[in-house]
Amino acid sequence: MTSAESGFRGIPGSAPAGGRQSPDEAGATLGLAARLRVAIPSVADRVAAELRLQLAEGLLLPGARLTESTISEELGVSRNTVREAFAELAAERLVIRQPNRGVFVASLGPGDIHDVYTVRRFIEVSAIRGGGSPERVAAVRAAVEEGRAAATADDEEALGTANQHFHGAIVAMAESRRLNTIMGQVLAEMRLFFHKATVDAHFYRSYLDDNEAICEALEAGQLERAADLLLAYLNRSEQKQRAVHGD
Amino acid sequence: MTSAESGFRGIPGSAPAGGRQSPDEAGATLGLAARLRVAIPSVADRVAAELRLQLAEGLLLPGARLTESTISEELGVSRNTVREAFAELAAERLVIRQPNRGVFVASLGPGDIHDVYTVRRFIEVSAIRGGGSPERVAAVRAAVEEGRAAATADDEEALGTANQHFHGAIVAMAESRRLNTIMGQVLAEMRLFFHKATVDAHFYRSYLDDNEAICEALEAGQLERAADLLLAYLNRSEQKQRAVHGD
DNA sequence: AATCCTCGGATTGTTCAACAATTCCTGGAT
DNA sequence: ATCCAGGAATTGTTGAACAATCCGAGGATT
Repeated sequence: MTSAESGFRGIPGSAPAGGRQSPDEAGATLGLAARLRVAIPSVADRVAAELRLQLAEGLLLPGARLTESTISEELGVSRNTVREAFAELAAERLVIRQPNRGVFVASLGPGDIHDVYTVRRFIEVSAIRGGGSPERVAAVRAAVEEGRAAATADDEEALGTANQHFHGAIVAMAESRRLNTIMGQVLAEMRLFFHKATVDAHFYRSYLDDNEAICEALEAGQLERAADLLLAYLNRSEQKQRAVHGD
Repeated sequence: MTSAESGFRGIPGSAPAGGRQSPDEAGATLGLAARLRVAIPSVADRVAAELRLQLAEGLLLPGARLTESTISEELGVSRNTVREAFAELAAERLVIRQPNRGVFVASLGPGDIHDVYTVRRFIEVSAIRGGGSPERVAAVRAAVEEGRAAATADDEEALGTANQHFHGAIVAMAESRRLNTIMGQVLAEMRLFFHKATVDAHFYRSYLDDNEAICEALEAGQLERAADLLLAYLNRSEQKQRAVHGD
């Protein structure tokens, strides 16, 4: 039980996961063909994916310590490999490395909350102002409906992810790989930290109408109005979060 | 000469460098004091810093291959450590990791150019619209003057960095740690790839007046006008870059 | 009693050496 | 010219070792 067999509970072979998904597109200058392979993720990547998962599930709470040797044994991989995974997660701000002390699940201070929302305001509002193709707008609509369904099903967890999908879909309208990954990281950071806020049953639920209104404005081509609504939404959301947490 | 002594040419002890500079602010939940240490960067961090430097200087051209063993020997560090440094750089997109093939200096395809400028449009324009404290505005002005000085001194290299400082200062107005690092990464990415464009002596020079105009509008409190100017600037800049490079 | 010091134990940082897996190149054989 | 070995080179991963650092527990000092 100490070694390999038990490792990697959830990971189903596939999982190109979150991290780096494009070992491509630069091959023009050198290599030539073949880059169309399935790209099997390295062990370090899979470890990172597993930890990301546990982080998202709330199994690892902010401030918790991640010991190299423990994870190394639990997942049946080398300590060195765990170390590489940590580097990945640290780059995504999901984890913080304190030299000679260890890595800890990231936790946001009051300043960070404002910071995160600043990033969201900049990116999301700009994105919605630029509008998007019909398919992208449809994706936003789909996220709204997804939230509705989760609400009637009383599934708070699904409600949270639907909300994330909504905001992800808004940014996706910009058709920018970089913006998408940035937004993805910010959302992951938030989900990680605001997990305990999910306890409040009506927390996300109150956002359903906002999302609906924003989506309608978007579909009607009233981009400025949609932008205003979104901005107000983000400001209100920030206030709520700051009320719930420290500050 | 094969081992340690020759390693780390430029690095002067200090160098908190670019990577992670905040092993802090999360300690609230657990530890307590002491976090005010100088935070000596790990070897991996210093290796990453050194490579970042070589990248910025244009010593390593896009598409070039970075062999683990070579760098390991050149800098007198373990292969494993080099590996960790690579992870850092890969997270910053300065380098691309191709599984089982190696890491290569990143190079931007035509799509990436548009992508990078999209990010810049989103962030920089939003930032300028929000304005900033007098000190921040003064920093923007300082960057403009820095560019002027570099122009009269005929120092193309300094002209480029001054331009980066200008745009960095604009984003800095938002007072957001995350936006600053994002912008820093994007600028690093650009500098890396557009290095050869520096050859064109009048490339950056033509931007001096633009920067001046933007700065004036900013100082006059005409934020919308400043935003419009900046947007036009970015669009023009993108066109130029796409003209110079592939597409 | 409170503070300071020292000493272990535990964990991280880093190196080294090995081996499997993969890619790339070269040299025939067809 | 194409295709198919086979071998060199490089990456991916492991395991073990050691120095450096941090942390907590006693003990000594005032």
